[in-house]
Amino acid sequence: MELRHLRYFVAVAEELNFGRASARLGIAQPPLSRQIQRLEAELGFSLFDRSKRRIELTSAGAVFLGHARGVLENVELGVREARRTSAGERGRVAVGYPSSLAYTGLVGLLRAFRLEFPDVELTVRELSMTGQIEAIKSGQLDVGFIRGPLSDKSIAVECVRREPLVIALPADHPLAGHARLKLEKLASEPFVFFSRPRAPAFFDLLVALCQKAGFSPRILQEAPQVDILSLVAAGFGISILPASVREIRRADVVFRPFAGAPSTELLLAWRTGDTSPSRQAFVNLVRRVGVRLETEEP
Amino acid sequence: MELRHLRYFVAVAEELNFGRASARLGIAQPPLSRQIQRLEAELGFSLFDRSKRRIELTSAGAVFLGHARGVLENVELGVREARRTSAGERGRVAVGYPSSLAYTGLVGLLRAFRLEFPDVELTVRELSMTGQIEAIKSGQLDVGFIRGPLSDKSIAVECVRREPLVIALPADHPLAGHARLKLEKLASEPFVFFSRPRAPAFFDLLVALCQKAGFSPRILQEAPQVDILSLVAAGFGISILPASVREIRRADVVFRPFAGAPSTELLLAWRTGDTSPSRQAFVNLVRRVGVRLETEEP
DNA sequence: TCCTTTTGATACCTTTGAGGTATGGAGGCT
DNA sequence: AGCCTCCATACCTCAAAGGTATCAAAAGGA
Repeated sequence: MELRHLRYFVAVAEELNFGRASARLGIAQPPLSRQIQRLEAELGFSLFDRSKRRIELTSAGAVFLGHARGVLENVELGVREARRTSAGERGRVAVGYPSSLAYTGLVGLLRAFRLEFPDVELTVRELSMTGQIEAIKSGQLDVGFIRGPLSDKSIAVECVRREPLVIALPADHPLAGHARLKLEKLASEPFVFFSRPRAPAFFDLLVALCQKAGFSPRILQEAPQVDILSLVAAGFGISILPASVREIRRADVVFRPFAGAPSTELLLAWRTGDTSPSRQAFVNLVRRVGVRLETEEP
Repeated sequence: MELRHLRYFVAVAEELNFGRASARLGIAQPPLSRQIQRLEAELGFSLFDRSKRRIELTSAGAVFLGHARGVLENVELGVREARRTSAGERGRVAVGYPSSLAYTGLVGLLRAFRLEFPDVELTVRELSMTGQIEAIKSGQLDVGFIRGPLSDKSIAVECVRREPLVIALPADHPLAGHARLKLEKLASEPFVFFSRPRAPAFFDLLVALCQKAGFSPRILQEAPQVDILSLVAAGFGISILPASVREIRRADVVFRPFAGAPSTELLLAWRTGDTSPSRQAFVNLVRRVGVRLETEEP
């Protein structure tokens, strides 16, 4: 038995006339008669009572009709649902982000995704770079925003934003008056960095910058959170951060670009070979709308 | 799309291996690959992720798998249910019977039917011959037990029992002593009959019998119910009844066979052209087990 | 690294069966 | 009675399902 037989049977049962049914199905009448006969032969009982001029459903036919309709509807439904899933309109995406991103485009991004894919279950988790990478590898996370270079074959990345680095220093710092700074001038300053285990690549990038400027940074504090700024404000040291932290407007900290305008990449990362349409939809959305700061105009 | 595609898809999804799936389906591997490809092409999205050695379901494929399984199960279920209906194992049968039959094989018959077709809703109604014929014609009744000849093209009949007629007379009647009676001897007796409108054919049969015996019966009472026997016992008259009324054992009434041993037919009647399998099953059962008196051995 | 094994895809052929046309035959209406 | 309607049958054509042989790529082992 094939779906064709069910489609034909439903048509005949509804028209109660082979001629009209065949017209509705877009085939000739004899093939339709044959298919119904074949179906009846396979089932082993009659679906129609042909003794009278006007054919009638047998009671078994009436029972079968209900099921046949249900089956055909279910096929339709299945195709639609699978298609939606395939288009990424269903499913779930777990997004990881570093605390620094909470102040930038993430909120707008999530809002846009919700709007476009209301049936996708969207979960977000604040995680360090390292934590995100682990979570992506283990499948707990579908996409993550990570900073700096990454070379891991099991993780695919795409740069979604390139932003300059800035120097953060207390508002009352002697050098705060300068509009631009040279890193070399800061050689003797104490530094406050993200703790290395949480974001090794970024940490190493900063160290490399200092090396290039001719010194090894005196790292006084490796802060675990974004409250690096508080430490800077409190005078524990200065820091080098992505420009987006400017969004966090504090009177006691100033940000200054510095010579060479080094920049860092914000990467969108996911498991290589992950074919989840929802994940792909998320990546596509990020590609399309980008990750903009809240204060930027689209 | 055909059921074949769903069957193949489910097999591949369960085996996650085209070779094993094709073996399970009893076809070669290349046709299976092609059918799955064709299905995917028709759907417009992939069901399997073939990038790795071991194929995997895509998320859309997983969604579709659930529906495909459901559809296939539903087809199976539909066939089974329709087959049961066709075999008369489902549905309903309304059986009519005359009051006289309540004392004979009806109870056993209904019990046997219940046992064999537990899912058929069985309803019984006590009706006169006339009432049954009307109810059968109007579709309120599926089968009925009626007595005597019937010639009505819209009703099909089958004789299920032939029984002799007996004369019922009060135990204290002068002629009660005779083992056999001649109807002629009763010419002057008052008679108690079923009322004609309720069973015209049977009534006329009795009158014809009397005519043949050379007299017109003096009908004193046309009783509406089986309590004819009570009237007979009370001395209102004598009666002619089917032998099965002997089942109603009363000390105040005796039954005597009479000359010529005339008999009456118990007919099973149904609407001509009624193809209801439940009705047919009932008729078949009656044919098989017959309508026996409770006291008869099968 | 290279070879083997496994497994899915491709190419090409065979055969089944679905659909088309022409026609027969039976029930129902005038 | 005769026609009309409508389903079934006979026969043909062709699309497509299934088969065989083979290739290509990925995983695993020496």
